[in-house]
Amino acid sequence: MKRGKVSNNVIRRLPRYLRKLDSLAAAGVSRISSFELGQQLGLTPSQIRQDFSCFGEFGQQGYGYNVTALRDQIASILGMDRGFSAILIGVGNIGHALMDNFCFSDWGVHLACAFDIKPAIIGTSFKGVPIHSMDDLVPYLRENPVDIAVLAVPKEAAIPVTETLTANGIEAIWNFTNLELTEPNSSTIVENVHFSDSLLSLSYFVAERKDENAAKAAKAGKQS
Amino acid sequence: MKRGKVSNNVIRRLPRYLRKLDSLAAAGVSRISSFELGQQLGLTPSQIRQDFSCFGEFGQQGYGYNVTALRDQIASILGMDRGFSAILIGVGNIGHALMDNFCFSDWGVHLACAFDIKPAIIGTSFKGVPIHSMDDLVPYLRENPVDIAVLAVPKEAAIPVTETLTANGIEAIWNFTNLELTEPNSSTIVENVHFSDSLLSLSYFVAERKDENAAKAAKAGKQS
DNA sequence: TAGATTGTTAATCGATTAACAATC
DNA sequence: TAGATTGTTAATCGATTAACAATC
Repeated sequence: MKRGKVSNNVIRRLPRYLRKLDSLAAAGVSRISSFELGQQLGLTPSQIRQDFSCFGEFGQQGYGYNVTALRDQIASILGMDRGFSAILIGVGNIGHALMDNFCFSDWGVHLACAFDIKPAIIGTSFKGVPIHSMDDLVPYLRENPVDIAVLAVPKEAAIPVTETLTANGIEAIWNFTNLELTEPNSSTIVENVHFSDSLLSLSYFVAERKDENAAKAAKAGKQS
Repeated sequence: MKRGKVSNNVIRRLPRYLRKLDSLAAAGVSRISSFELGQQLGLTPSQIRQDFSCFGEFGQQGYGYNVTALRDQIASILGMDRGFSAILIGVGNIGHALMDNFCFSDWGVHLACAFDIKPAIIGTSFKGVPIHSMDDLVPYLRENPVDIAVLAVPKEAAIPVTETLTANGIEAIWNFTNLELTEPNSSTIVENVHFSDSLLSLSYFVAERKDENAAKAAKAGKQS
C-alpha cells in the first residue's frame, strides 16, 4: 500500500471516514461521491479526494466510491486487518468500563488479557478476558507478542508501569492516565486519551459562546 | 480578555500548557522562558509566544513567564474560573468511572447531579453526587442552570436524549457515545470523546511502524 | 455518447517558524 | 548596564481548496 509521508490531520480523519462509511453501509447505501460524503461530514470534496489519494485510487470516474470497498480499504489502512493484540493494565473503573463497553474486536484489536494488583479479581475473568496478577506481567510479555498496552492504572503507578512495559518490548501505549507519557527521547508510540483536555476545550467554547452572547446583549441594550 | 478568532489548533494546545504549568508549579519552578517551555513540550518558542499572544501579554522581556501567573491566565482563558455546572446523563460503566475517577472540580466544573433509568440507583448518591430518575431530567433543566451535559448513555438512547437536552436549552454536550452528534444545522457545542477514533489512530501508527521495520529488514536481507 | 466524477496539478489560504526591535 | 527574552512583524512552510484533463 502507498503510504508516503501522511500528515497527522489526514490520519485523524480516517476513523471518521470509517465510521461514516460503516453507517452508510448499514443504511444500505452502496455508492457515494466525494461531494455527497463531504456534505455529510462537513468537508470539501477536494479534501476527501486528496486524503484518499495519499493511499491509492479507490474511486471510479463518473461513479464515485463503492461504500463497502472504500470502507474495507480504510479499515486496512488503519491496520484493522492485522489482528493486533492488546493487554489491559489496570482493571479499575476505567479499565473495567473498557472491558465492559468497548468492543476491541470491532476495531480489529484482540484484547488478550488484563493485569491488576487486586487479589479479589486476580484469576477471574470478565467477558472472556482473564485477569492476571501484575507479577505475571513481565513473564507474559516475554512469552507473548503484544502490540498495544492499554494503560489504565492510577496515576501513581503510571511511570513505573510504563518503564516496565517499554523495557520489555512494548512499542505502543494507549494512555488513559492523565499524565503526559510522550517523552521526546523515547520511540514508543503513545496515544493519549486525556479527558481533562477534552473537557477544557469544551469549557473554552462554552465560555466563548457566553462572552459572545453577553456582548450581543450589551450592544442591544445600548441601542434601545 | 482579548479573544479574536483563535484557531482550533491553539485552543487544543491550551490544556497541555495548563497541565505542564501545573506540574512545573508543583515541582517548585517559579519562572520559565518560552524556550524552556518549548523544550519540555516539543514545541518551538515562537509557537508558544504566538499562542499566548492570541489572548494578551503574559510575559516579561528578559525574564520569561511567571509559572503560576501564566497558569492562572490560561485557566481563566479556558473558563475554569466561571463555575460552569454539569450534569451526567447515564450512570453505566463509563458514567460511573467518570463520577469515581474524574475530578470535575479540578477543572472548574461542578457536577451537580446524575440521571439514570435504573431503579436500583435512583435516589442514591455517589461521592456526594445525587442520582435522579431520567423522568426528572426535564423538570430539572427547567429549574436549574446547566452549562454542560455529559452524555454517557448507551448508544440506543443517545439520539432521543440529545433531542431532549437541546430542546430544553442545553448548549454544550460532552459526548462519550460512539455516535457523531455534531449536526451541521444545530448550534449545540459538541465535544466528542471517541475511544475508537483514538485506538484506530494508534493502530495506524503501529501498522506504519511495522511496515517500516519490515522494509528495513527486507533491505538488510537483500544486502547480505 | 453525454454527464458525472475521479485523481492530480496549481492556487490559495492559514499556521508555523524565523527574525528583530523593544524593553525588562 | 549588558544579557535575556518578550511580543510582533515578516518569511516560510504545509494544508486546504479550486480547477481541470482523464475517463468511466
